[in-house]
Amino acid sequence: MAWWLFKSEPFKWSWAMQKKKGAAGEEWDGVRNYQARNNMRAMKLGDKGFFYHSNEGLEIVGIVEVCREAHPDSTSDDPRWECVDIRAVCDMPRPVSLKAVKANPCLQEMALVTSMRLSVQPVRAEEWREICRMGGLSAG
DNA sequence: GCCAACGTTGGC
DNA sequence: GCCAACGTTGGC
Repeated sequence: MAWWLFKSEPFKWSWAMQKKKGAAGEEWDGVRNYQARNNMRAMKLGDKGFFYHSNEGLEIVGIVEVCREAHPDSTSDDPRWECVDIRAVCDMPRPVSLKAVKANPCLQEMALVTSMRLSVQPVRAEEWREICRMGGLSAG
């Protein structure tokens, strides 16, 4: 089991929209960055991820899980681009802001801090646990 | 809206 | 294969 973080600008694709898709989930399409794509290729069914609102909000608002492994991105004709499908699992009881992440000494090496522009990021087990704790989720 | 950081492109 | 120009991301 691995953990990830998915960034989305809420006015393009919000947590509310993701939740409306329910258990069926939705393609995480539109990624045109090799590192982000490679992260998606590495994902396995059932892997968990944080859903982060960039640009507006700037906070982790929910938990998602991978419900389909990497496949061609239906929004691209270019076979280089692949994506996974993810579905909403639950809300973050208390959204964890970027500010709070940056202020936490345990999270200084998080990709969210060090690789600001990467839109699909790996999350370490201890980072996952810490953020769940901050967000009011007992079980990661 | 600005702009720094950074990824990508393309000429050489 | 280098690197300058350019485009995009995303925090502020």
